[in-house]
Amino acid sequence: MTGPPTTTQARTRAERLRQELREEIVTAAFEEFSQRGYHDTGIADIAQRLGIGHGTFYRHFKNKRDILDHVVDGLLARILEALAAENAPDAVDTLDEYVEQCRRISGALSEIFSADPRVARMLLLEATSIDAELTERVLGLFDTATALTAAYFMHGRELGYLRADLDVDGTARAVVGVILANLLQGLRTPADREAQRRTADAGLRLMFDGIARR
Amino acid sequence: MTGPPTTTQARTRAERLRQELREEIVTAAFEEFSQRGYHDTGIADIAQRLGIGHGTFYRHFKNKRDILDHVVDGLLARILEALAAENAPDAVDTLDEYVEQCRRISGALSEIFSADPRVARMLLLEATSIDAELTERVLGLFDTATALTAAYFMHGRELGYLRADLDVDGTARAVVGVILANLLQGLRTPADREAQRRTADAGLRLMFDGIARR
Amino acid sequence: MTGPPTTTQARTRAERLRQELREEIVTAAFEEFSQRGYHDTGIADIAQRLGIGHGTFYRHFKNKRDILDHVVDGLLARILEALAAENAPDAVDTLDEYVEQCRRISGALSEIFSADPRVARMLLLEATSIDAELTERVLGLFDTATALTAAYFMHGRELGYLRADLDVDGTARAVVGVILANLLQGLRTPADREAQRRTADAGLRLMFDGIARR
Amino acid sequence: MTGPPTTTQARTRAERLRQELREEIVTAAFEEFSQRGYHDTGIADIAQRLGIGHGTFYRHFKNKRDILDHVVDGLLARILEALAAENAPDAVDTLDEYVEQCRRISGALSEIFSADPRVARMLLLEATSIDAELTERVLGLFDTATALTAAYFMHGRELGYLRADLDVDGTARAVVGVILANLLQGLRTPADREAQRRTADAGLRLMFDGIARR
DNA sequence: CATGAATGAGGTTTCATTCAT
DNA sequence: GATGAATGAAACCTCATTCAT
Repeated sequence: MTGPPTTTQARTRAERLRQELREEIVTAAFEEFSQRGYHDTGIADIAQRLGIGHGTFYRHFKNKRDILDHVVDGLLARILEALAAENAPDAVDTLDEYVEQCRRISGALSEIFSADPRVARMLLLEATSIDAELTERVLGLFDTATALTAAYFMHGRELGYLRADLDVDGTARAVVGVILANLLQGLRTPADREAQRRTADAGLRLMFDGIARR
Repeated sequence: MTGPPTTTQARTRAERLRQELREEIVTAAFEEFSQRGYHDTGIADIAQRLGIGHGTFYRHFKNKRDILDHVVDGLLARILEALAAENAPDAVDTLDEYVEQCRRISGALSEIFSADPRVARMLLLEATSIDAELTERVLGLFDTATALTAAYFMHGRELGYLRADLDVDGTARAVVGVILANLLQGLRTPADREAQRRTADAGLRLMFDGIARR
Repeated sequence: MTGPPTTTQARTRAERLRQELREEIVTAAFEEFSQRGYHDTGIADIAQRLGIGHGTFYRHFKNKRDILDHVVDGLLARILEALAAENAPDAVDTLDEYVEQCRRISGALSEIFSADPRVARMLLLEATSIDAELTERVLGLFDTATALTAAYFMHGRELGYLRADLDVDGTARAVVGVILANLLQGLRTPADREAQRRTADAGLRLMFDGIARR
Repeated sequence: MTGPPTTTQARTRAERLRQELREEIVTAAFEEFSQRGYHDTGIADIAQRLGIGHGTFYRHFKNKRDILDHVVDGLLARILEALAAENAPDAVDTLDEYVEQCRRISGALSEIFSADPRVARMLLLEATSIDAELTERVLGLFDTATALTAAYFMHGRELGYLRADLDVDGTARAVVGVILANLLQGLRTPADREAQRRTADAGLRLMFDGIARR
């Protein structure tokens, strides 16, 4: 027994190795794309980074565009997972719980974006300039985040701990903008984790207190 | 009355035609770049759109990268102008005046971004994927906006109409995120001006009221 | 009266100015061609050197190739003149006179080639790589020199002051090679006039004494 | 018996094919360059001559200039080999031996230049008009020849079979000029081997007898 | 007549993709 | 299945030449 079977269990050893190589290629492509940019990266660069022939690449991915999809898919999946994890909108019933929830989500996103600035670079800068389809997919992430946020707001408004006149959709979009600000901050000063934390905190206080003196 | 002479007045007729063509090329390049993307646009595409020979392009711009700089410069200039116009931080002395100020800036930005969704597309999606220098220039715009916002916050905190414990820098960054949300909204649903207005309004209310019930 | 009329007398003032400009263009082209090379020189470079529009060039010369012909013609004419000047083969009747004649010709050529290393550069290096016709014309100069030399040899052999078994044609070609040696020397060390003089002297002694001890 | 392995023996079959193609490209480039001229030859011409795609060219040579270097290098190597082979200056101790030596070198050069007039055309006409570096390399060949000749003269002067007052360097340069004359002769009348032989012989007699009657 | 803006043929080079080994 | 040699479309850019002003 070598442990429990993973969901993407590969039966044969060959199958397993193949799967591993695929993932290594995706990783290598991510590294090259996020560093040199999609257009300045050649298939040969990716292959060379792995020490494989560049023809081998085409045994695993249809073409250059294909690998990009896989890179982006992986990143999107990680983010969606962080957004969704144990974060059902109706699991929160008070303002304090919601604040706590926001902190948790904020922390999870920080975990991803601050830990590796290349993620934001890849998604925001590179992936949005290839073609409409991919741009759509990345921007769709913001829609998803907006929808999730809106669901929380709706829930909170119904339970009464959020403003009754809250424009659920519009505010959700604005709040997602604050998340974006954090990503940009990570792009600009990758090393300054403190600035990123302060921006996140300021965003939370903005949400719950506004800026005006009371 | 033909109006006051423009600042870039050209004396001779040839000079004027030359200047006009330069500007037409910049416009055509903007249109192509924002639509097909920088990498998928050839110099020939730009020239064809104007009905000029592609060699003519090179009489006016050094190379493909050069025209991109001019396109971006023009857009950045328009935005900076909108941000800076009659908007000195210390011209505002009460919360109401500041809210009004914010509305005005928000409106001016809407004027630019909502009127032409290609501006945001060009700056956010295309210009950020060419090289580090240009990315820097575009992202620098956010720094400028952040600095301006921070100046307002500082002023408001001193005059007492903003929270005394306001994290000026962090909050400024978060608020610029709200502007970003508006840009994104314009990218996603260019035709839906109402959605854009609601996002902008929600952003303002977020700033001044937060979301929690009082 | 402003002096005696030149052979290429121009009647009108306009005609004269035109002629002067033509010559200036030829000179400028020579300077550019011999320095940057024919292919690396643009019509615009030549025009710029004179401070005229490059369209003007085409009012005076058919095309780029045309001006090259004129440059080369001018140089060839100067050289042929030096070779031919008061140097009729039958004006020499003794070995001493012939030696003297050779010295004079050698000196005249030095005057041209050593005074301006660009002449040799232009003729030997540039003009021989454009097309067959021009190469032919430059190499034809050597035929002319050979023919002239052969005439001297023939005359000397008949009058008895040269070897009776002299291979007139072959030797003439070899002797022209000695002249070539001088040109090369000028190309290699343009500043070292002394080396050029020694090469020339050595060539003469080679002709009249050979190298073997007597 | 398939003969001894060449020095550039390639182990694997792929290695060998690659090497062969490289050499074929060099040969094809030589043919095109010497015939149409460097500037009038496109990479496509070279590729077409071999029936390969023009992209293939760039798998083997960095750029157009690179292949020219290789072409010239090959020619220079052949000539230097001919000059140096079994031709040590101090292996000659009498005038007769030296004459014999000169005949041998002259013959070896004829072998190269008369056998293929394109060699002289390539080196003298084409290669000298590309840039300073390459011109330098070709003209350097004459320096080498001059130095070798000078070494012979020095040796002969010391041993007494050459004139005691011989200007070793100047004369060496003049003699190399005679070789040049032979090359030119080959360029002018490639088919007339007899004329080339006569020029060479005349050159030798010039060296050892001069032209004057004794 | 001088000018220089416009032109486009032509050339070099890159690189994603294919396919024989 | 891996490899990398071969391919050629496609892009950028230059510059000799024309011609309207």
